Amino acid sequence: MSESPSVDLELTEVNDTPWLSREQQEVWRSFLGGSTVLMDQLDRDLRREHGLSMSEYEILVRLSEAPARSIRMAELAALVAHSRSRITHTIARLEKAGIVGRDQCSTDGRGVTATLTDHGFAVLANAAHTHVRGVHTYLLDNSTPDEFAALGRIMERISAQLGGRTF
Amino acid sequence: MSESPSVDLELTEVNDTPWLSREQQEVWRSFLGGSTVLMDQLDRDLRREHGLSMSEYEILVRLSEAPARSIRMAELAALVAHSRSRITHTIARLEKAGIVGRDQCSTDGRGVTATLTDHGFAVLANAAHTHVRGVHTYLLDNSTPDEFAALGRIMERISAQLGGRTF
DNA sequence: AACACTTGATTGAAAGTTCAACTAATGGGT
DNA sequence: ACCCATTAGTTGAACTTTCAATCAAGTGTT
Repeated sequence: MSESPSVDLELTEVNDTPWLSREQQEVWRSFLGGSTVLMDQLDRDLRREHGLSMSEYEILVRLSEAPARSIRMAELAALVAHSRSRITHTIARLEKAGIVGRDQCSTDGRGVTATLTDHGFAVLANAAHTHVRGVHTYLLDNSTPDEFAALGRIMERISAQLGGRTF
Repeated sequence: MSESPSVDLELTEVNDTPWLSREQQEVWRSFLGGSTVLMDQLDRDLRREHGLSMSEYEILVRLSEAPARSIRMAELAALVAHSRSRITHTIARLEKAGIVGRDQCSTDGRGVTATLTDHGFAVLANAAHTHVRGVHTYLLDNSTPDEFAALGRIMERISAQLGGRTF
């Protein structure tokens, strides 16, 4: 080790790994930091004003859009990219809060559907204001239309590449 | 409620909240899904091959770049946007694994510095290959240079707007 | 010097997430 | 009809993160 207080891990080519250029690295770090603070801020706003986490909110949005406001557990898990176990626990909490209900699926004896209650819908309708305002002021107001569209294309491709994995 | 199976929460203007257009909503959902699967995949790769989480990895990178490979707890917390408490717990775990050391700060009796050990540096040097490969194949290969630059600008502005908040 | 006030960091409990093991129902294939 | 593999969902323990409380050391005021 001797006299290398900070080996330049990020700029050198080692083995067969193509490293990141300085510019690429800066963008990547901005993404890491920016998406973290963005999601944290949206989460905090939602919690403070409505007692909902960002992931709970996403679940409610999906339920609100589904026919009969109901979705089966596995499908819900896939939609929001959570594990089945996580969905089970989360829905259990939301059920205890009277925000969703649980029903046995009629066509599949194993299936369970989560349903948004009227109360849950009301909670969501309020929370949506906070959320959308946040998306505007934190993301949209920080993007030109072109940049925003580019963001969409990148993320679209990433989802297509990585989206359908199991846990 | 009567006959509204799925009120159009996302397209209508309610109260004084400017809603999202269909296109904006699609981009936002792509971002939500895309950044989730991206971070999950990078995290999974790192765990599988090196037993490190993405946030642990970020901490090690920061330490590796710092003079004497040491950073004080609060500064480290700010750099990676974690709470102090979280940093304390995480560093405790990494210390138990022999990856970082903890030292009393010489200039401030309250201060504690975390230091990357030689072993920790070796772990990081290996993990970096996995991480950088992931950033290439999941993000860079899914972006044109222009799109990637746009991503950087957006995230840069978001960090500037939200970056300096406390917990 | 004594006071309050702020800051740095830790602690332990509560809340949330992951992981592996498990139960139960379905869908073939024979 | 019977197996066997697969799929849906749950469970509980281990782990991680959050939250509020705490302690110790620095700063500033009078």
